[in-house]
Amino acid sequence: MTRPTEQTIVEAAILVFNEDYSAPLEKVAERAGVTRRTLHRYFTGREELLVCCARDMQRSCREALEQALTSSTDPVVQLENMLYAGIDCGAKYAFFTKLHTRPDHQHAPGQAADCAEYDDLQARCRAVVARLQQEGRISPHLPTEWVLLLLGGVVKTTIEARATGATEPHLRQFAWFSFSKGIGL
Amino acid sequence: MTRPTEQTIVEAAILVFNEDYSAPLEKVAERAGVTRRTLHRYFTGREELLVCCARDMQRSCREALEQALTSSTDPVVQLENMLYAGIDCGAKYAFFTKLHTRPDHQHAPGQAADCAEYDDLQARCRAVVARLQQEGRISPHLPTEWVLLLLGGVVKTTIEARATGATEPHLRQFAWFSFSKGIGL
DNA sequence: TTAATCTGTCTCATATATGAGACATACTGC
DNA sequence: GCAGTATGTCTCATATATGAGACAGATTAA
Repeated sequence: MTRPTEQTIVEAAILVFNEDYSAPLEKVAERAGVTRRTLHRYFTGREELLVCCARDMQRSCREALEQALTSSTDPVVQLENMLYAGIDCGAKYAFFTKLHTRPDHQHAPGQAADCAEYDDLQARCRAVVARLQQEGRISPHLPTEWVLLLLGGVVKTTIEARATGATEPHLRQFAWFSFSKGIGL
Repeated sequence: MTRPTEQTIVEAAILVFNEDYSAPLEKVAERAGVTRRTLHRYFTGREELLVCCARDMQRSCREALEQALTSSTDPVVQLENMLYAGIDCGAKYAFFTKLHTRPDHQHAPGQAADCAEYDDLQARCRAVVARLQQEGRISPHLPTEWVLLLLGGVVKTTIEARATGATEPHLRQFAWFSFSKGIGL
């Protein structure tokens, strides 16, 4: 076992819960190559596991996005790297955004800070897009919100394509081509 | 009650299961404005309900796509209407494709015909894209598969945008703009 | 009105998911 | 080898989800 079991379980949980939010913990254990009993040694129950997943996703996504945002002062480069960051985070990115846009998503006392950080990241991404619009480098007809949603959509599409077994190196190029053209860049 | 209860339940189930595949039937009943006991009067259990959902989605998506494909002989018009068909079907489209691309999706004896029809629809959509590529009207660098996946991704993005409360008439324009540009049209 | 149907509430039985104790085995570093 | 940790199997208790019967009130059609 190269990675500690705890981390293996969290990553399996992210993959499983992203596909099926109410899936039994048995499936998570199965995917992690672990008994459910072992899973319970590390996590009291579903709730705690979900909190750990959220933390893990948050950390991964934050680091990746942070790097993308500081990679350059050119918003086009920033945007391209934001896309790649999402693709690299894979299911973590997809599930992370899903969690924070759930209709029943409420800010629990302990996680208010996490949500604030999510909102902050979201705002910084929006700023990149807004700047591109102000500079007239992307289509002025599209709302900022649409551009951000499309970014997420292309990321998810890329993840989906990767799952169906597509050639990895080209996928990023397809993704950036479709996204950049799709926002009129 | 304008619609029969059975149909109300099926549509609620599609909305709920699309978001959370293993959600308890209680949630479906709740969303349908019905007691779980009432739900059980119409459907023996989860399995039967899912079969009915599949049938309903299949019918809706088939009709919508059929109309899009026969709307014109120009593949560009066909493609645009395919996009709108997906958007109009909403969650039905999203869940329908999700069901048929699940890793554990097996062709049960009674549903082999349904899957065949799905594959047929898929093939006809692919043919439209392939024709556009042969005629050199869209980017030759993108695989047919990517174009189809992107179509689905833009549909889902549009559904998501609609859910967050965006101006409906413009959404279709954004969707078609981003998709058509995104495939180099 | 009467009969038939639809719908909801109560209740219970069963199935499945979840949580945990006890203990054996395997592997680790010392 | 030995102690400590990680992991697995067995077992059981509890919680939740599911399925169904009995029956009452509402609605509808004749």
